[in-house]
Amino acid sequence: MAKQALAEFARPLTTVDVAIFTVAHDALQVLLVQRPEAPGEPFPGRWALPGGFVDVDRDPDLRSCALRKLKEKTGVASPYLEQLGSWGSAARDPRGWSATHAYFALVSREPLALKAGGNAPDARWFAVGEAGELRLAFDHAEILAAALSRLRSKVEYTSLPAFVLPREFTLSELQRTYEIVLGRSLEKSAFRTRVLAARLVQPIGKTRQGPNRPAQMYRLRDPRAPVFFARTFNPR
Amino acid sequence: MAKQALAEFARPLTTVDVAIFTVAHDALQVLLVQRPEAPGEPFPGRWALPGGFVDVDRDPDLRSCALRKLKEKTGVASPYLEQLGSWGSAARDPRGWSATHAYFALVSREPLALKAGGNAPDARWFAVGEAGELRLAFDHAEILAAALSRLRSKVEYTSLPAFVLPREFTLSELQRTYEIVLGRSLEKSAFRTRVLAARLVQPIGKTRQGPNRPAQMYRLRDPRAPVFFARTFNPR
DNA sequence: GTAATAGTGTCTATCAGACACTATGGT
DNA sequence: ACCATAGTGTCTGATAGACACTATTAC
Repeated sequence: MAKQALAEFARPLTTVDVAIFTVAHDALQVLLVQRPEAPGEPFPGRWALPGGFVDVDRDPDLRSCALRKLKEKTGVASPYLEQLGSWGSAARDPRGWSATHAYFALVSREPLALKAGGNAPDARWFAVGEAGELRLAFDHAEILAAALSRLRSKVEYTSLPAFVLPREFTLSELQRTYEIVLGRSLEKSAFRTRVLAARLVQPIGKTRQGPNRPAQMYRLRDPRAPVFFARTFNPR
Repeated sequence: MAKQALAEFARPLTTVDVAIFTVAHDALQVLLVQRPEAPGEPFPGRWALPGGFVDVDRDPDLRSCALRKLKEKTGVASPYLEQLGSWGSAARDPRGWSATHAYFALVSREPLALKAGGNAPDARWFAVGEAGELRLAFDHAEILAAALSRLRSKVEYTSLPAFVLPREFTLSELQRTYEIVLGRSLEKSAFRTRVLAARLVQPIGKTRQGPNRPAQMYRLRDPRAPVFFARTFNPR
């Protein structure tokens, strides 16, 4: 069969890694896991993006593999999940030539309080600032930087931040989320005009009660697909 | 779950494929190669994107592998080359679970006339319309569609079309290239204002002579990096 | 001169930013 | 009444599109 021709090629290791983001405590957070200390394991004890080998028996395709790893760590089944890119080289893993397929995911912090700690005691949320100082395993610092770069640039012209909010939210909460991810403040009036004109959200009947004027609550018009704006926010 | 020994994981096949585009004869063209007819080869005789197995002895990393394949087919050494994404599943290759790292490249048609045919007699340029009707090998139809989609959407807000032109060109030629890739016409005055305001190009002394008024010639200000515009062209 | 393409100017529409203003709840 | 946050209106500036206009070459 074709096996003979194939045998000429040594096969690289194949993994999937996921940069999982949420917004909590007024900061963009990324989920990291600690590498095992077992002998033979590379980067023992270091923090890394959640991920691991593709399991050719369990994973029908790459996206399923990423979803499986996401579910194992967070319990979230249907997040915003986007392919980020792939990193492959002879040098990135001491065990040999390896290629990883990197994804990035946005999850609402709401259902997370339950799982974090319980299911995966080696997993922890880090504010992205802290994570940047950790000397991550493999080339995960580079992958995380690429994920942050992709996220921050897409926030300028898409509805991505809406995916870290619970299903119902106010426009002020949405704006605050944009500001946290962008790292700069936005003008309220322009923000609302833009979001409403793009028909990104639709009002539901309810209002959020608080110590002051109640706010209209909204929901994404299409929770599956992000919206793209024709213009970016202007740089300050 | 406890960490598995490395040997327990069957390794997927690892390949790199490149969608190589240029503009010629008033059309966007993509380079395809014909699959070999040898026994045991999947999709014999079908057209496919140029690509193949990562060679862990020759390729230090994925990008180098893509550049090698590009060079083999076109002779071009320093094109615009961008990672497109990866496709991996149990089903896409009859030889087993496989993952491909897809790139897309933009090359100037100028140095190509030489190589096309000579170096790789199984390689041919197809207008993307024709290519769409070919029933390509593997999932290459899907990959090509993704490359086209990425290219067309980036053309709305980047300087990518400039990379299929020779080093010196006129603004009319640049505009015509945009129009071919976008599939719609653009307004001359707005186009020129936009391109010049973005400082994408710089005039060189020369003019292009012709049967009518000569045109100023330009060169990319930074031939390595694309320029991003803050706004897209408005939809027609 | 004419034909043909290069290149400019003027007007309008759209939308982000700035900023002041009004609205509505709790206390 | 006062505070805090929700939400609106009005003005300005940047830039894309439409379209007419001028400029410069070959013939």
